[in-house]
Amino acid sequence: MSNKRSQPKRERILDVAEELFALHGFDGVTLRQIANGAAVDVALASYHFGKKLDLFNAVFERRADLLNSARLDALRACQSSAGEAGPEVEQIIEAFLRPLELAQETGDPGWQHYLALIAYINNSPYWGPRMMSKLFDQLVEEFIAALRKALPGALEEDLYWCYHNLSGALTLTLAQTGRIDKLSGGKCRSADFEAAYDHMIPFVAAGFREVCVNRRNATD
Amino acid sequence: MSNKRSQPKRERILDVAEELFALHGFDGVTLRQIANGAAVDVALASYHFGKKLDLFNAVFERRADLLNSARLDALRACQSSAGEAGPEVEQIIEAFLRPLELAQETGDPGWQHYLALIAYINNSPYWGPRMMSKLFDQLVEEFIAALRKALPGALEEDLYWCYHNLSGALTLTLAQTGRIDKLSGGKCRSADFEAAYDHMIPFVAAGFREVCVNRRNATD
DNA sequence: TTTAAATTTCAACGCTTGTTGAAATGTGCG
DNA sequence: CGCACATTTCAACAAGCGTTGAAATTTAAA
Repeated sequence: MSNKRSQPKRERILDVAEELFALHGFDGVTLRQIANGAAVDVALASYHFGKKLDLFNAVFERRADLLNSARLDALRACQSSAGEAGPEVEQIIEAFLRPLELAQETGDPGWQHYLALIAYINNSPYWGPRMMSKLFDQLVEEFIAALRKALPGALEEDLYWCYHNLSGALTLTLAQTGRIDKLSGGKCRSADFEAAYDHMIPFVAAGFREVCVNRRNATD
Repeated sequence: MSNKRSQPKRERILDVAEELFALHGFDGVTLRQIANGAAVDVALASYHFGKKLDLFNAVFERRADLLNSARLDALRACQSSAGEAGPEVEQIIEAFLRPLELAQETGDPGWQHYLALIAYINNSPYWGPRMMSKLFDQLVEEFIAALRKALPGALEEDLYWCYHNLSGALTLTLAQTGRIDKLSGGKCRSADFEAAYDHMIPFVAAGFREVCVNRRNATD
């Protein structure tokens, strides 16, 4: 089938494509730039993946299952350790975000490029509708179900808008634009995912509670 | 200098460029697509704006001052109506977000495309550092100063991470990807900025207070 | 109406794009 | 080795790209 020496070049194409697509988007990268970065002939990308769009999809598929499994495992784990009532909001958000640190943990810089690429498609009016549902809908619905249970009586509308706010904050974090580094004068660093999540978890949890619980009960 | 009949074609180029750049990004749009959409010859874009990148910049400059003025006026207004202690967090966030509804108010669909374009560059690792500071740094620092005053004792680090979360939630809203429409089964609509801000303001305000005040005082 | 300037179109340029078929090279098995 | 097959390179294609100089047209003032 596939021999051992051939894999490195195929993988290198995916690595470079991942990084360049994350930085410049689908149309901002040429197959020749990718081939050049991987020290490989242009035609090799077509041989392994077909059209440019197929290569784009292959980049996503390579890590999709691993990422979704890590996040789902984290959710299951906090559900198990919680009692009958289910986990608290903070624990659910934590399970949603912390596995994304595997980018740092594994030491594979490709993970960071991959997450930046997800940020790119999630924020794109063109790619978002075409790719996000297929990749993440199932996982997201599980997390929202857990949040629904942790916030009894919450309106569906409130629940989804809050998730939208969480998704936006996360997306900008994954995009790694370095804007917060400059704004804060170096006090915050875009690359420090741990610090980002340390602040995002209580921020988002408080937002969920305010919108889904406190504000609604106040008018009862 | 510039006559009256020439403006329509120049403006139409900007309108179409604004819409297509917001949807597909800088590299995903060709000058011929823009010219075609504006029912104009390709060379006319070069005549009016120069290089493709100059046209890109012209799209931003057209509405930048108007947008920044509207948001700054809103901040000044809530500062005036507040007392010596300054406005509350909610009022500041409100002043930051509500002027963005002028997209709907003016009935000009170009505003929505413009805001989607800002979302595109803010989330882009390539364009973000090149364009965001020039366009928004001054305004953002004013709002953060107001928030600093409304959250006495807040750590600078906390303040900027919270602003980062706000910026992310806003960016995904402006991007108009329609993802929340599908996820919520139609209960939430991306195009409904008013609903988005109605949920974002209490969400973000609660997040700021939790991270900058409650959590820090708990360990004192 | 004449005239000069601004606007718009036309036609083409040199270059890059994604893609492909055929040739060359490498690999593992008998 | 010799053979089959996977991999990689080479060379080239048609199409589309941004850009430009010159011609045609429209506009505004004299």
